[in-house]
Amino acid sequence: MGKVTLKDLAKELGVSTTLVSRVLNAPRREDGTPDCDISKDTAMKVLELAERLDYRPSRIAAGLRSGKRYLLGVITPDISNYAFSEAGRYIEELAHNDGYSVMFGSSAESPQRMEELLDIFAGHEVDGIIVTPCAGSEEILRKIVRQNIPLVLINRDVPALDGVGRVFLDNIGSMRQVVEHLVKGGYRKIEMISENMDVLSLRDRENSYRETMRSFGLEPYIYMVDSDTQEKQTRDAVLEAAGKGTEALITPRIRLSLNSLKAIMDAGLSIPEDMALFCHDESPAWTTHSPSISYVSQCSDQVGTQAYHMLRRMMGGNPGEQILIAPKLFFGDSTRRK
Amino acid sequence: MGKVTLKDLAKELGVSTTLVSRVLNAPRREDGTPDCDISKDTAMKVLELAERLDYRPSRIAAGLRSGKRYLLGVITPDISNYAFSEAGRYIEELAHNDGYSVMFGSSAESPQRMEELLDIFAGHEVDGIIVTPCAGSEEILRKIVRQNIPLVLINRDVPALDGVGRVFLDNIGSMRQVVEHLVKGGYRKIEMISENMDVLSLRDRENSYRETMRSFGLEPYIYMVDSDTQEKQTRDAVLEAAGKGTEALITPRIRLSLNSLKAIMDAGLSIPEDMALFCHDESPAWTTHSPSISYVSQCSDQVGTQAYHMLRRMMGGNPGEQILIAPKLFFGDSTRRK
DNA sequence: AAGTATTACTTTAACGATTTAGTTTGCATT
DNA sequence: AATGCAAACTAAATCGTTAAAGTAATACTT
Repeated sequence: MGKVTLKDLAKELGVSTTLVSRVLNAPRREDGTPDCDISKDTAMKVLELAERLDYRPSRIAAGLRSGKRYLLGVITPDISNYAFSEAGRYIEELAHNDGYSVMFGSSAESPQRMEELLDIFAGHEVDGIIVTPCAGSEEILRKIVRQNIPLVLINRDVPALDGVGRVFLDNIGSMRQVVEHLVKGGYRKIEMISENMDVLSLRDRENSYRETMRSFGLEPYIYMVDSDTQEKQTRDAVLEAAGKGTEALITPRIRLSLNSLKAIMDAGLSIPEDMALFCHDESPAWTTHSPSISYVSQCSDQVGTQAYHMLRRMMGGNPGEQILIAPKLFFGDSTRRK
Repeated sequence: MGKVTLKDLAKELGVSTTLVSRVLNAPRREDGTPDCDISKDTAMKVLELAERLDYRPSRIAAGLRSGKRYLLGVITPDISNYAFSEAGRYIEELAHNDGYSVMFGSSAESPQRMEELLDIFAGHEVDGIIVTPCAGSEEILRKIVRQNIPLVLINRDVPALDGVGRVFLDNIGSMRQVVEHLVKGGYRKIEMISENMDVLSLRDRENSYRETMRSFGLEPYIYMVDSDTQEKQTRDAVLEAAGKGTEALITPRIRLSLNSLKAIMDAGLSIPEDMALFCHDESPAWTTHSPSISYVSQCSDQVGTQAYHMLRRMMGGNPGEQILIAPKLFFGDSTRRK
């Protein structure tokens, strides 16, 4: 029993495939009958047969002919990262409600893999793509733009790229608020553990930390750890900071945050007495932890929602814009006033 | 500047589209030249032009003609749930390496939404589907099986469904081990907070808890909470349990686990002295928590990997089988020996 | 030298829908 | 009775590719 096609329906009813297609694609009137150039009688017969035979139009064939794909692509470094999967969830939900399907891919921070994914998505002729770029992906993304595929960047910027939409968290604002909160809370020796990763949002957070510290007349200090040996280096950095009498630690990325917290706990340091901790990025661990951990939410729901709407606007011919999402800070007990 | 097609290449070179298609689809020899029925000279010219014009075959057209889609569908209740997104990540990675793309969809526990997603995926003529079924989706899934689309269920079973593959955690074994661990640790008054949700894996965990308790001559007790008012009811259950002198609490699902932990902390109870806690399902919160939380890992990596391989076998014509993943338990300080 | 293989192509027909441009029929109009 | 027009349909082209079958030219056999 092969797939049921339009032709099968048409033959069975003794009508043309055109008629069947017309009926099935017609908008429905209030009474449920299709609003088209076909008699109600015939139209209802078509609908009934289609239902009875479980007919499903081939989107592939329909898409080829009509040029309409109803397909979007989403690429993130790692879908299992909460911030990305949450944004993905919102995108998928909105897309579904508009009749679009979503293909997902993980770049695993590899530009080569990203290129493969983009090639495949473009090959599927997706109507638009939402990407969290990884380091080294500029040229690859430019190719997508050249092919006039609407493209929205989320979470991370690639500044030299024209003709794309952008939705980011205001990383400069968020880090400024973090430092301000700590300083107001009486902390002075505030340090950061960051990661050697070629990603602009991280640089923004570092620079904002540095500038805000200096604006208070305080000296910034950043430990840099390598992505591949992060866990051990983070541990070392925490111990070094503790030895130096650092009062508060800021971690600008989820993995750094989780690893730092673990290192602090393992070292037997108490939070916030021995060391205060302000984390960037969301985790279910923060609020259940005791003491609760102060953190900056990435507002992935808003990022996803705004990115989707911007993509749809771009698919409608509008130019890409940039949207900055206002950060939401959660002040927990890990940065209680000194 | 429209899309570049095979015809464009063919016209430019003065050859037939067939020739171009042959060259581009031919497997490459060691020296990089295409291994086909075409002279090296012509073949290289084709490759160069394709490269120069950024030619990308339309997968839609190719798929329509060849019947090969290289497309899989994955449906889970919620991609932003860690267990699902991690399984998704493994599936996507393996699929990508085999040249398949993955469409994701969230059912949000709604059978209607699931039906829409399955209709769309089937309309895209995906080569296979991996699903975490939601309550009430039996008939919908049966339709997919009837259409001979290879289908693998993960995480949750729908027992009356024939001809599908299955990959689940051994929920009966995991809960038995949890109870055994608690009993060996000296706990006697062990209770469970579970959820009124029509899902078999949850029933399995409950029954296994009950049976294992009875096998030790202990009386099981389960608080049932409703999915929509879970947070408040969980809080009430925790307080009631504390009032009754319950020594240990088991939570068989991630949201129940997180909410229970929060309720316990908020109530100012100390773990495990006032109440021990053993959680089912993984969370980054567990290991960073102090004390660390005992939990059952869902082994999403294995679920994803095995499901993918089973789907591929089924796509190759093999019948579906059932695989039970051996649970991995992490014994933390939240269930320290009494 | 005739027949057979081999190489390097081309032609044509799909795949399953949509779309454009008709065609046929019946009915009202003048 | 001829004309116009709306209603209800159909034929054929097309989207971009692949697959099956065929052809022409050259090279190899015996």
